[in-house]
Amino acid sequence: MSTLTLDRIDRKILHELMHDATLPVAQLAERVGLSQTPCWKRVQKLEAAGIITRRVALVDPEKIGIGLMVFVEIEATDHSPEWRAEFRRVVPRFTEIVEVYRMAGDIDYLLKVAVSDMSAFDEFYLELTRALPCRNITSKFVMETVQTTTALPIDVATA
Amino acid sequence: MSTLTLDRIDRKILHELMHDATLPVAQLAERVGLSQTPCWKRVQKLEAAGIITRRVALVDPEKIGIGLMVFVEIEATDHSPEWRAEFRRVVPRFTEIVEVYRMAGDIDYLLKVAVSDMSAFDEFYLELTRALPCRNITSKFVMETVQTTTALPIDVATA
DNA sequence: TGTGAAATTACCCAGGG
DNA sequence: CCCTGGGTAATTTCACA
Repeated sequence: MSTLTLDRIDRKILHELMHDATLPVAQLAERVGLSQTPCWKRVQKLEAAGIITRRVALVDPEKIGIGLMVFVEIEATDHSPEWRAEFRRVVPRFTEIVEVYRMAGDIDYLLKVAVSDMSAFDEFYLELTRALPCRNITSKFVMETVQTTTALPIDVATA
Repeated sequence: MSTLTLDRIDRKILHELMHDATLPVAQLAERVGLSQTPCWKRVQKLEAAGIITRRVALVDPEKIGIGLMVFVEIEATDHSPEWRAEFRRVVPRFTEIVEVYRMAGDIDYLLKVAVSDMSAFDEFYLELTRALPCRNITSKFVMETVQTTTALPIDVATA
């Protein structure tokens, strides 16, 4: 799949765009030490290669009524492909589930769930456990979001 | 401050922009049933009100060498303000830490950590535990990211 | 809100180092 | 693979009705 070697300039571009995608190409070019055209071409390439997957607006959860975030740890009843398939069938039905990870260790799946409040979570919880048989479910409630970023760490220092 | 009541159109705008911020105002306007200018003004207002916090590019972790995601659960040595202050002082020093939550229950803090591989994580782990005294730290390793979205659930159906 | 026009910006050609 | 410089189309931005 083409060259996956990102040089320092590519990493700088990603670093900038992961923090602020409104940056005009002209300014981006200046920051990474390039002129417009080659900079723009690199951005196109990064998008075509699927390295930049999308550009999105981030929204303050509280301001749109998302008052509660919960991490839900799930243990499967058994470790069969059937259970996993069922799990994957059920998950998309819940818009509250924003992230899903298959884990190593005791916990089989970890969900990040965004709801308005505790009663909404309870409703979600009851529906989920009705739709999906689990050996065990543990909910861990977020009291405060101390930090959150979509910008992944990327080394812009070394060549 | 100001009006925090988002009507159906505002919620539709947010819904669209949380999924794709490249959408031109003209098309966005069409989708939410408005003409350009009022739609644009609403977007401006949503930004001014801090509801839209930023616009960013999302990047495929694997393609930039982030091969391992880990959730790190931390129990404080004690529950003093001093420990929390120290915690907050230490966290920003680690670029690998992308999310930090203060939790209810046994776990005091939950971190989401992005690193290249297990040896990088081990290095991070050793440094973190050296910088921060903890009663207990438990690392839970992500095997597979099943789903991940930055788009929060928002009701676009009801008025 | 809507219409229209100006300022920015994205996009995409050349030719040359 | 970089730069300069141009040109067009698209978009944002902001007059004003």
